[in-house]
Amino acid sequence: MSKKEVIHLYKKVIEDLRAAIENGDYQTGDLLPSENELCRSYDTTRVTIRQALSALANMGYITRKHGKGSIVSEPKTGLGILSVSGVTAGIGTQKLTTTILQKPIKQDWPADFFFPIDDSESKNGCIFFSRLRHINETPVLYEETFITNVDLPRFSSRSLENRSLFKILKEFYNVEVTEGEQKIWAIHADKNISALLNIKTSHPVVHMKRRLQTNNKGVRIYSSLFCNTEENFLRDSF
Amino acid sequence: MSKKEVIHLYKKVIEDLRAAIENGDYQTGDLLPSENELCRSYDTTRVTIRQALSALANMGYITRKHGKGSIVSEPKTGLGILSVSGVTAGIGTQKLTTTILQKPIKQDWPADFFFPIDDSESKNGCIFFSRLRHINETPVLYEETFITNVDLPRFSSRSLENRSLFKILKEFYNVEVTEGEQKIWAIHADKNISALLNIKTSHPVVHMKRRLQTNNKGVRIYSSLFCNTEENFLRDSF
DNA sequence: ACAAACAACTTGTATATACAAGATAACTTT
DNA sequence: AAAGTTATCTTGTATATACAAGTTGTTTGT
Repeated sequence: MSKKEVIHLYKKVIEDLRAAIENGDYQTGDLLPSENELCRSYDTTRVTIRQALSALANMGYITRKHGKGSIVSEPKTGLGILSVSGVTAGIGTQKLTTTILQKPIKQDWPADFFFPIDDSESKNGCIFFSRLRHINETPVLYEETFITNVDLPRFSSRSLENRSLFKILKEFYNVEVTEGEQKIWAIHADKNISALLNIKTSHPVVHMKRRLQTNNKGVRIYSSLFCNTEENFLRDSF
Repeated sequence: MSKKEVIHLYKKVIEDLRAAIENGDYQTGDLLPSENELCRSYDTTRVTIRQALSALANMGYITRKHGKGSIVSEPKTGLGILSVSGVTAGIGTQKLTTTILQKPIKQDWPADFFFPIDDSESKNGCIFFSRLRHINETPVLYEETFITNVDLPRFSSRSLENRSLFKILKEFYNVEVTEGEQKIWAIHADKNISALLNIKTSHPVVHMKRRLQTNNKGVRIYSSLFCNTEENFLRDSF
């Protein structure tokens, strides 16, 4: 936009240091420049610098040590959202792919939806889609997702194939998950899930229902998913 | 202790306001006294008051609104630790009881423990105990817990019957969970679990392995648990 | 070579002050 | 009665300064 935006100094300090940490300019365990050094760099006072460093500490980027300095922290592991993970540490060694079974479409909320929907959400309907995830060509997880139809223009026309829903929401809509809840059952796969996951109906699968809130109060993400955990598992960290 | 402890003013402000919120003196949605009012009350400056209010905001007690005030927030729901929950909202309507099958004992870490144990933890052994949880007299969850044997004097002699492990750790040792990870499988109950949970071996149960870190770096809590989710489910919020 | 004391660094706590910007209440005008 | 303006409240951003307390490196004494 052509309008000239002002950025407050303490926010610039936050962004500069955050970018430096995320770009690898500082490694876990490194000391950031001291408060006095940063005062000189930015030609400002300790109060301004300390406000920026306090914010970074609260976001988990650094740890403050009295008399020593600001130490770069281990990156935060996760928010607590369960997702499929490999038997070996991490999924990097395995091939995770996602097929869109149902492309995003706008629809009414299903009757008897598995989480209570409030009136304002109910009015606008939702965006619904479903995905099947494979690990090394083996289907392991089927997920149906319902997102409130608010503040997400042209979402339905975006491709989700092999892409992270959360990354799309972040990149295009500046939407980030802030909190949520998850409910977990172990069930026998029914006929539909058996077919989708290529397993016997007697096979135990994890069934999860999840509700996520975001930094945009209107945008909520609901999922129902079924996961075959014979070779893999669901994992979260917080 | 007889030694006179000094408390810094901004910390006193935090504690006073936190206690007032937790005691119900302020309800969700209420405005706290303005910064200027608090300056007068505590005979101090806005910088000191703002530091306290900033800390309360970061802990989730209040939300700051430019030009309006400090609004008391909805209490934070949870850290993301899965626990057994009822079919109806909350467990309050049902009777949850806990039986200690194995009282806390000190022992070596099991060979091939389900999470990697570092050398310093390994040396000291662990505290092990197991519990069976019932909902309305029905066994629903069996949990084995291993805690690092560090900074927990006389833990083995404490009664865990019908008491929250986390509350005991908080009350007696000032230990609070800060982060963790959980791994989830759906499995058929084996003979041992079938017997404990009073179900058929073909029955699907949730198997979870969890590792929790605390504000005391030495204290970590590992659990392996099995949950029958036919009438209930595991639930977390974060 | 080692221990103690000191100096110089760091972050933590605090006071004082000023202006920017958002929200709300009170007042005035239509 | 409604709309516009103004005043007064609020939090947000920022400068300047001082002392407390923790950490680390240097110097001195044994």
